[in-house]
Amino acid sequence: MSDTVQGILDSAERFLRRGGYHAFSFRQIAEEIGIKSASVHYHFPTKEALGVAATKRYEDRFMGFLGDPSDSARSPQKQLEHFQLGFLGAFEKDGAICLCGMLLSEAAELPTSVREAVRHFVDAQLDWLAAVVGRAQPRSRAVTRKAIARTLFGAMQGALAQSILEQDPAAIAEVGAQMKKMLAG
Amino acid sequence: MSDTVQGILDSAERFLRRGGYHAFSFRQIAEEIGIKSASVHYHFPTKEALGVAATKRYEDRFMGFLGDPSDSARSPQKQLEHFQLGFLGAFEKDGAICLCGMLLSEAAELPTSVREAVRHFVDAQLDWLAAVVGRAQPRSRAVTRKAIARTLFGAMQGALAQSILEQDPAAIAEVGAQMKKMLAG
DNA sequence: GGGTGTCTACCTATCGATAGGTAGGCGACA
DNA sequence: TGTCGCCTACCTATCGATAGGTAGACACCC
Repeated sequence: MSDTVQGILDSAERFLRRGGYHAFSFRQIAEEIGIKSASVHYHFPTKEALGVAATKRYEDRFMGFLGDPSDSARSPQKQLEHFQLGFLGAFEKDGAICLCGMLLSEAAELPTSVREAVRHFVDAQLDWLAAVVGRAQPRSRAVTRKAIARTLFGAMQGALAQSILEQDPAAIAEVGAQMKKMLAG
Repeated sequence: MSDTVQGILDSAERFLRRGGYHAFSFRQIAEEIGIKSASVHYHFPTKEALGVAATKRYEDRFMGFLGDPSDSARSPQKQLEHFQLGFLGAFEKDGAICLCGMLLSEAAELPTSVREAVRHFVDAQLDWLAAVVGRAQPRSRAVTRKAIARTLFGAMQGALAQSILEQDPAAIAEVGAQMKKMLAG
């Protein structure tokens, strides 16, 4: 992948995470990386294609960061701390919410292929969380694990959004502590 | 408040809740209610003003629906069920997420006055939830109540968004059950 | 009661800016 | 000699916003 393509995706990701799908344009991206908007179209024919590519790359990176939920070298509690750390990093490093949370909100007005990419991302995150819950509560039923995973997912996405709004990472830590209690059951 | 103004606010609210602030336009609203976009500007001089008005009206209605969190006629558990019912109604009646959750995601790219309205709405919801938590866990500290309130808030906003994405209200009920456990402490 | 002025709630027409997208050319490199 | 990567130049559609005008209701004074 060329530097230009990487730059386009980096820029698109920033805009997507700040204002969502309807708040970014080819011209803004082009300006930011010093090329013309027609050249962005050369690499990504449509906005929809760029949206899908940015979402997939973000998912790959984020799920790669999370790692294997069944890794026996890390306790479920450590896994959840690691999850929380990812969101803390989003606040401190990028000052923006998670791309998954942003596009999930907008899902109803997203082009079909982008919405499908978001659905895939949400499912991946829920599966990861459910696996961690399964390790912490081995006697729980699958439906309960999924319910807890949904709760943890929303709680942390919401905490990041609150932190951004308040310009203060406190919400992430506070909610993180509550999530730990949930994991314990 | 005239029928036209109500119609504009109704329409704006629908668009805001489906696609966010950057996905609605004066022309779309005007078309929907059968007037011209210039006439929408007559009632709301700027998009920012319309955004603030729609947010405030939604907050008034939603907080009015929630009612007094300290009402001794309803147990904290009932209060939380009522909270959940509001989100279930959003799914079933409107098929859209909560305006508060949508604009919270977009907060970084919102005009200042709209962002302030969103902040006010989030605070009101957190205060309401913290009051309910305080009744269920009277020995808890204020900071813990707020932490639980933040978690409940994000969990339910996230559950509604997941329900919309999956076109299935199951997530709301599942997360609602987990929230009840949290309230019990 | 008739005329005058003012207000409301809309209209048509237009502004400059920006959106996503396309056609075709130009230079570098294989 | 192609192909790749980017350019200029342009398209149509739409954005938020404004100017200027109009029909009708209402209040006031002579």
